[in-house]
Amino acid sequence: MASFTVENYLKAIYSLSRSNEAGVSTNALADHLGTKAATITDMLKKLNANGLVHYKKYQATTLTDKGIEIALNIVRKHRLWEVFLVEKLDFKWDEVHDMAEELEHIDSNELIDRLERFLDNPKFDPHGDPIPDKNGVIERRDQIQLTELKVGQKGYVTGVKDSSKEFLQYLDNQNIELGNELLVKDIFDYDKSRVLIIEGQETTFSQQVCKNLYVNIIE
Amino acid sequence: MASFTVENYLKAIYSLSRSNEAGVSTNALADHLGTKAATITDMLKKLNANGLVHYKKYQATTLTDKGIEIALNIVRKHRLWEVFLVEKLDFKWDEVHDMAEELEHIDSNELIDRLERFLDNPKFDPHGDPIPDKNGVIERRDQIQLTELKVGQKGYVTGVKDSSKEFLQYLDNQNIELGNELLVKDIFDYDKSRVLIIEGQETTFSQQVCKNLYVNIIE
DNA sequence: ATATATTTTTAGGCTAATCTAAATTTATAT
DNA sequence: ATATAAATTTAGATTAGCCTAAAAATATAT
Repeated sequence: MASFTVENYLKAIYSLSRSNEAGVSTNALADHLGTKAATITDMLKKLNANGLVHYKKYQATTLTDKGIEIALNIVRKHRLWEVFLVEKLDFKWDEVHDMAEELEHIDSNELIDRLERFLDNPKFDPHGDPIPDKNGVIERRDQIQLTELKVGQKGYVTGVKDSSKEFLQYLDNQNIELGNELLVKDIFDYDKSRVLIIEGQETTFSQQVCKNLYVNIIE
Repeated sequence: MASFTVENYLKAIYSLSRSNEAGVSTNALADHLGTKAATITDMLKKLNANGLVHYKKYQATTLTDKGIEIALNIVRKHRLWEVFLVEKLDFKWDEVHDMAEELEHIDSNELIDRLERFLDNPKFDPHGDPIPDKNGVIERRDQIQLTELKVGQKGYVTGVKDSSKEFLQYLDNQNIELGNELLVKDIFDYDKSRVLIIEGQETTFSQQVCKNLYVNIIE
């Protein structure tokens, strides 16, 4: 069984690989995990020896199939526990990350499968991220960043790209939540900020905020 | 914050202290924790230095108030998670121990308080063990071992002294569960085994089994 | 009361995961 | 094309938690 630490490395590599097809750099991992590059190098050698990553000196690292499998199972557990915390224990979406970081390492697939059933087989976590099924299959969703909507187009909010406490609390303050319907009323050339009608309310969001909101277009 | 390991040591000392007022021996701890005596000695010195135990060379060890507080919180978490696993995820009472051993170390009192509320403030876990409240207060219960009932006396099952998988499964096979009413019909002098009427059924239990069942007398 | 057995501690080592500092390799800018 | 900067790796150390083997203290039996 992979240690707590190994699981975190695999999850980090998986997560960083989303935005970087070619693989993950040592420094990026060090940043993400809050450790030093030298530590990462050591661990990558070990993970490589154990068949969990493809690692070659000075080159970007990728997960092996076995590595992906473990990473996806951690992601699955993380997201299901987040649903539990929000749906059953009434935590807010900005409060659950740290607890889920711990809960995701509880070692029982039977437990997580039962939790899934108890939660009525949710497909997405409280931030709109998809929950891999027990075989690691993730439901594809054709969501786009809000910045891709043109003036006059409508959509509804499906998720957040940035799940930081700060961003989530900002959204709370603006009364934005998943499922909200919106219309792009105007885009300012100057700073690319948007005037939006969200659930009937007119609001202005910076480009940065719009980049971090995922939406589905309503035709 | 106490490490995973430290929490387990404190819990072990707490648990062994139940049956041994004077304190806990190094060897008893080593046995209980599956480590070697030398390891225990090292750790006891460290716990002593941190004000969590009273330790003097070659003498029985006891918890300090701070040690007790941490131990009780772990016990509280363990038992609440067990209730969750049985009540909400439909695990059986013999299946939940190992998972609860992991879950008890999740570091959030807010989480555990909410879990408690979600579970409707249970006072006992699936094995009949009392759940400490958030201040570490345990509800007293005047349960006795079944061996203390005399012929003709009635009681109902309130808990088990031995929570091993083996014993719990034995009870399952005999259709015994918490709350069952019973009457002591006869006690054999020879081996101290008992003939009982449990929920209308006549059964014979060895002395060992009876010692490991807690009951409340029905007057 | 003393020899023997048991328990506990000490001494010295190991491993996983981390670090710093220095060396090496790769990338970048003129 | 080469100097400089940035990224990565190596070397050597540290810490927590564990080990074995030997020494020391305590308990037990006659």
